[in-house]
Amino acid sequence: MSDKPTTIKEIAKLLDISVSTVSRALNDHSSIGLITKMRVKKMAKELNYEPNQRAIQFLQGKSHTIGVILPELAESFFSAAISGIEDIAYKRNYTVLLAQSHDDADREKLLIEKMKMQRVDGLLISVSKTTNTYEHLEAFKKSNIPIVFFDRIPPVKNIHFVASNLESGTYEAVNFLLKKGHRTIGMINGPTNLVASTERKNGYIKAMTSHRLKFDPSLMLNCDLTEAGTIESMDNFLNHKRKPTAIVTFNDYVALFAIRYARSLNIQINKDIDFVSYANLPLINYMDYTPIASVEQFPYKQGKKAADILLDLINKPKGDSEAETAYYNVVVESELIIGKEK
Amino acid sequence: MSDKPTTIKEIAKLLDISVSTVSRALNDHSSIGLITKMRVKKMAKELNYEPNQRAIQFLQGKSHTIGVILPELAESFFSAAISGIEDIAYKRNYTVLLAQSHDDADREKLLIEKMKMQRVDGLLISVSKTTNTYEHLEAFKKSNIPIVFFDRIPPVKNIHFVASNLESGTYEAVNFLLKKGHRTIGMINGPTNLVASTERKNGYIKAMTSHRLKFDPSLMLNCDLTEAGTIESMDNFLNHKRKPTAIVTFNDYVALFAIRYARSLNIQINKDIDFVSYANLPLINYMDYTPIASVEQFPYKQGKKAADILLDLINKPKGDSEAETAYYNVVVESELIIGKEK
DNA sequence: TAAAATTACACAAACGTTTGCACAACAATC
DNA sequence: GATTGTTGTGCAAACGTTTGTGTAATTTTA
Repeated sequence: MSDKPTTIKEIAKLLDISVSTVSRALNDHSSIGLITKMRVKKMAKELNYEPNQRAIQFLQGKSHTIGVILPELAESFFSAAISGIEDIAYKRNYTVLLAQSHDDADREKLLIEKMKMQRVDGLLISVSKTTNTYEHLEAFKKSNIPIVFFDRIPPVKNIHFVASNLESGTYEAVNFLLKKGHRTIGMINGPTNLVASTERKNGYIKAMTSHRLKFDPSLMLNCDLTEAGTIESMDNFLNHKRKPTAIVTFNDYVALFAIRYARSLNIQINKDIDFVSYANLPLINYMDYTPIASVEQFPYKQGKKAADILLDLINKPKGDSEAETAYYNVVVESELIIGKEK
Repeated sequence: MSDKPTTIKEIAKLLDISVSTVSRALNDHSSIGLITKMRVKKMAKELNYEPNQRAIQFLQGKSHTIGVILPELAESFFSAAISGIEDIAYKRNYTVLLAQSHDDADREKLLIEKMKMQRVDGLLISVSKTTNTYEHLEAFKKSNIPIVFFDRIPPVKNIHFVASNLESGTYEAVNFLLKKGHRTIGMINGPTNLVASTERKNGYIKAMTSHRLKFDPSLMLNCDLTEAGTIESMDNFLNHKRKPTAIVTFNDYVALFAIRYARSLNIQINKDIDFVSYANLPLINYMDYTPIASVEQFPYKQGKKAADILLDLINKPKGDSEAETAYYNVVVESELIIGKEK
């Protein structure tokens, strides 16, 4: 008896009325008599009736589901983001279909196909690092399923996206250091091919020039973000003719490598050299030697925003030619968080 | 033209054959002639035909989807777990429907309802901290949808679950300290109402008695896991008549609070006092003053295991009365990871 | 050469639900 | 007392796909 779920048909048969009446009764349709409604609802409760969403979704051609493809769920940036995405989806009564690409372009391509076959109502994606062709994304757009890009934005025209602006965060960070009196500020930046590196660089330069200081390229090093690379950069700075009194690092890992190495050389952290980093990891707030400030990217907030946009796109009245040609390009400003000094 | 997805019907009409022939041709059914197959496949490719999975799932009464309900996606333990779950689901060609309860029993209940209505083929859940009634879980079992519990196991009979055994990990940890020569080992444990606290306690006692040492209850403190609580525990230990030479802490946060406090008192970490903790957070490997060893719970591995079990349950041949009454109670052994000394 | 077997396709039902339309019964209006 | 309006219900189609069964046309077998 607890085998197959109850259907509307069974209720109809038991009450000797038609399925359409049952359906309307359950949906409180105005054309159904009060007595019938009561009878139907009572029977439905007795049989533990639960509408088969798959059937409804199929019938209506809407899955009420959004697909989410992220590179790596275990990465704290993305796990915070998916948390925000799920919260919005839940609130707006949508369901989340989740998958990870592991930064593998082929797997990503497959997942996108799969999402299309699953008939998701919309797609939210942070593209993999290795993705370098974009036809499948273009093809997806033709399917008329809205797609919102998130954090990692492909170089494609006419797309919706949400990303953080690291330029402003970096600007603030460097500005903060300048106000503290620093004049020689080093930056351990990422590889030149990352957009993120360029944004940081621009923020740095902007802050310097706004203080009428000229940009010294030898104080901005491109690092491969490994521990060895970080140590190399640090050595470079420490032997520099203009030894930096403050250093901005690409991310928390680099900051940790740099700080650890500096401490091994008996350099006083945030005394001999001030450190500023980007807040990628939650634990940094708990550690002994941390940067004096960090740039927060609000992944949770970004996730929420991206999901909200996607759901707006899904539910926008169509034929709205104005909205049809407009693209959401939302930039979530990053923000400098100044840690409590210890 | 790029509006609605292509259907099998359109292909049939265009080629002037029946839908059943098209369906069978696409599925390489033996009763379809080679020429027809070719014609159908060519046309399908031209029209970018993609089977409507929702329709198929509905027809077959299988969603090929598993529901996953976790307390908090942003928590690293769970985000590592969901990563493992998704990897297995992907490999076995299932889809993951994700939701988080935020440790809210009511939301959890709603989500379970929703998953049932979505007709997931199976459910994987780590119950919320606030869940204290279990009728909805019992009710779910009656729906004949397999359910596997994960990490946080409700006190219900006859269920499948995967959890880590912290007893063995703690045993190893204490054993490790004993072998290093420690005889006075303190433990900052969690609140007594947590199963996790009991497991740790048992492991501790087991290790002590196996070395013919008697258990001194005053060396095991129950802490509320806050920084203040940790400091209180530390004060207790430092003023103890038997001052511990080694301390095991409930989790990484407690370890960090304890280590930070100890350092503020000029205690040499892992020299005056050895610390051992549990590996909840990825960053711990990067820090300067970390425990000399930690107990790893392998959340990624646990997630994989749980998903594998769930999919086995879903796909097990039914009528198998033997398998029907057997319950998976899988314990993933935790393991002591000894850090590189610095 | 007639019967049997094979090949290649079409027809129609089914899955669970919603919804436009038809229609009966009854009440209200003129 | 015929007409219109209202209320409550049933019929049937539709969504896209799979699959059991029926059946021509063709080939093989005896």
